[in-house]
This record gives sequence, C-alpha cells and structure tokens, in this order.
Amino acid sequence: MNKKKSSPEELRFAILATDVVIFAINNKSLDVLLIDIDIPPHYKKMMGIPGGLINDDETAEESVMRHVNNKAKIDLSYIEQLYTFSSLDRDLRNRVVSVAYFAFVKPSDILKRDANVHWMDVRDLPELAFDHNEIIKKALDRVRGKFEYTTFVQGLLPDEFTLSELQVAYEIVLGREQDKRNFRKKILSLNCLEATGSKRVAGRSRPAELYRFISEPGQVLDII
Amino acid sequence: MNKKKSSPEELRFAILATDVVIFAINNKSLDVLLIDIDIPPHYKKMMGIPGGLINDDETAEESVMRHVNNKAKIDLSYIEQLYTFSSLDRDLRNRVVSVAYFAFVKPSDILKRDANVHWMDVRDLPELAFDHNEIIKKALDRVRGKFEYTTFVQGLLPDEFTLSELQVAYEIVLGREQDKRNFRKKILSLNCLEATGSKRVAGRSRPAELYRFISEPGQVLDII
DNA sequence: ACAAAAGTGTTTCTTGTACACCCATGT
DNA sequence: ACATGGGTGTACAAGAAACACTTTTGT
Repeated sequence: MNKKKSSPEELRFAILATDVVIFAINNKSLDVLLIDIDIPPHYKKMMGIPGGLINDDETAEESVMRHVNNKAKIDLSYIEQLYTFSSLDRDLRNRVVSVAYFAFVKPSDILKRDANVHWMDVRDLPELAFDHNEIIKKALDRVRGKFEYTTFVQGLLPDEFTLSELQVAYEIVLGREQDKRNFRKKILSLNCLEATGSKRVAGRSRPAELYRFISEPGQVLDII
Repeated sequence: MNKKKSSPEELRFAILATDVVIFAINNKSLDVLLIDIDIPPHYKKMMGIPGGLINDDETAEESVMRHVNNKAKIDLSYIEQLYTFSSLDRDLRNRVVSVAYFAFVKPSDILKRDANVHWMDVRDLPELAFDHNEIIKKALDRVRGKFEYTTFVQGLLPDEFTLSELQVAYEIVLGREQDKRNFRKKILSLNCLEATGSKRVAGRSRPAELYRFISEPGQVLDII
C-alpha cells in the first residue's frame, strides 16, 4: 500500500504466521479443509489447516488469502479473524505466533482440485500438526456461538436455497434439531430473506420455494 | 517454558507487539487508561494505550502483563484477547503487527501512581497515537456486546457491592438506564450473586445489602 | 419531620414452544 | 394411488417490560 523501509534487525523477535480454518457443509456434516503436512521430525505424515508466514508487505488477512490460493485454490465466501495463538511451544521447531482465521465455502466451491486437500467431518478429526486441533475447536465454538445471532449460515449455503436446506444447515452446525414450523416462522419474521419466485424441483415431491438472503454475510440479528 | 533456539534470521518478517485497552469505572464514566507518548516526528506529545514488543520467550498475554507493569503498575482483574491489528501503516515508523487485549481494573486499584498515566472518559477521547482510537473502539464494541451475556461487570466492581452500584455499572457501560425492579429481579434470578449479610451505610439513607459474585469473571450467562 | 436511597409485586405484552395434518408433484 | 418432502396455525408457557409506593436510616 505505501512504501515502507524494512524492519530494523534488532527489533525482530518472533515469526508471524497465519492459519485458517475453512468450513463447508458437505453431505450431512460440517467439514474442515485439511492439507497434508510432512515436516520431519515432529510433523510426519500428518494433516493440518492451511497457513504460512506473513510477509512484510501484506496484512494478516491478505496473507491468509495468499496461502489459501497457494495450497487449496478455493473461493471463500466469508472470512473473519479468530484468535492469535502465541504459546511458546505451539510449533516445535521455532517460536511462531499465528493469527488464526476461519472462513466459509459455499457448496458449489467445494470441488477439491488438489490431491492433498481433504474435507473432514469436524466431529471426527485425527490428531493434527501443531496446535491445529485447538485452533479448530476454538473456531467451532465461535461459529456455533455466532450462528445463533448472525447470518453466518449464508456463507455455507448456495445463493438460492430452500427453507428446508436452511434448516438442515442450522441443524448440522448446531448439532440439534429444529421444529419446522417454528423455524420458518422465526426466520421469515426477521425479514432477512426474500423469495426468488422460482421453485426447486427435486425428485417426486412437491417443489420448494427458493429464497435468498437480502442481508450482509455475518450480519448481526437475533436468529435462533 | 522450554528451551528454544532463536528464530532463523531468514524467517523474520514483521515486528510483533501487544497493546492493551484498560477499562475502569471512575465516577460516573467508563474510563480508559492512557499514557503519554512522545515519539517524534509522527507521535509528538500525544497519548496512547500501553503496549510494547513481544519477546521471544513470552506469550502475547505475558507481554501485556510485563508492559502494564512497566508503564502503569496496576492490577488487572480480568484480561481477554481482543484482535490482532496488522494494517501496513498502523505504525508510521515500521511495520508492526499488534495483538491487542482489553482488561478491567477494580475501583480500589485505580490510584494513579505515575504522573504520565491518565484515565479518560471513553466518550470524550482525543486523537491518539498509532491506531489506538480504532483499537479502543473495537474494545468498547466487544465489551458492550459481552456485557449483556457475561459477568464482565465483575471486573469493574469491588468484591462487595450493592445492587444499586451494580445497576449503575451496567448503565455506565451500556449507556442506557435500567428499570430498578426488573434489573434486580433478573440479576437475582441468575443465582450468580450471594448476599454477604452485611450492609453498606452511606449518608442519611437506608443502608444497602452487600452482594458478591459467586461466578467466575467473564462467565457466560444471559444477563440482560 | 423530612430528605435520600433501598427495597418490593402485579399486570400486560411479547416471544418461545409444542404439536399434526393437508398439499403438490413424480412415479 | 402412493410415496416424498413442502407447507401451514393454534394453544399454552415463559420471559420481558411497564409501572408507584413503602421502608430505613441520618440530619
């Protein structure tokens, strides 16, 4: 953005990195994107979330976008800063402080082009490299918390969706069932949706009205 | 914590610092702690929040505690990570990424021993050094938001307090009046307080029952 | 006796919750 | 005609909000 002289040598103390927890709804599960990690001797044949160092000329968020593009080539529909992890031993090789983000991907963008990209159900994760299990746990807590009072779900759904799909998304993320009539009453009363007018035909059942959000992704409004 | 070799030179990219927004309730206002800053040419005779660089052998939170002790010698009753600021131009001298925290101080600990420490009403702040106005704004948003569903107020009150003092603390932070009867009904129904049995005598009015919190500071429970 | 702040209940309204049947379509 | 998922309304319970007077103490 603006020219900047390189940081003076004597002021440099810790390596700065970013990591990102990328969520998507796949079938009936909430998945995170993991990549293969193989850094002997500590992190051999493991998986972890994407991330990498922050350059001198980019913000933390720009760094995340760069690393995502390098490692997974995937479109993020929403991104938010999560927490900065600074334990001394979170990377067993060096002192690395990491600014962690979480992000959402819409179903149409899930296609995994890279062989070393894996979508894994958050309820059934293996032991991951570094402190990535801890980061994902914190991301999940935050997402579940904010799901109830924001339009986060928007980042996980296609632009147009049925009310049933919307309800299922909530059930998957929150891990509990919703009453169909109460759910529809509540969500429609918020005036954050508009009917598209068209319907989705699926199998041999009644076609469902399609809706889209008219609010911003992540907007705050008492949803559930 | 554990021995660690110094970071390899070629991996160092940005300077890492911490800043902390320290809140206290003073008279009838919510104040932040500011210190004098005089770093020509960009930040001459200004004020700002305390902060400083992160060492290789300390976590971000440890760094905050160290800088608070150096610059203000004050006891924090609660501390929480706020956000990491990484704009390229947030420090006009160098590229500095800062992990910001906010903290609370109890009234008994407000005494300002240092001459260059100032408590200023959050509603009436001057232009501060660096991006400190932005950091304080974000801290205020977070504090006000979480005030309604946590026991944050605990960090701003003495250990024992009257229900009126508690109510006033809410009114100061949230900036709106509360109904006395509804407030008491609500807060007592949460079972997060216990009566101490003693009373506070103040002037020529009826003495007030003293209460204390029986929950953890920052505990989540739907308060207001 | 009066000034000052503490303390206390009831009514109304809004919101959440529980719950079961008919509808439109494809096969 | 039937199987499949879509769509709808009502009654009850719980929680939020509005509101005014009595009590205890010091002067």
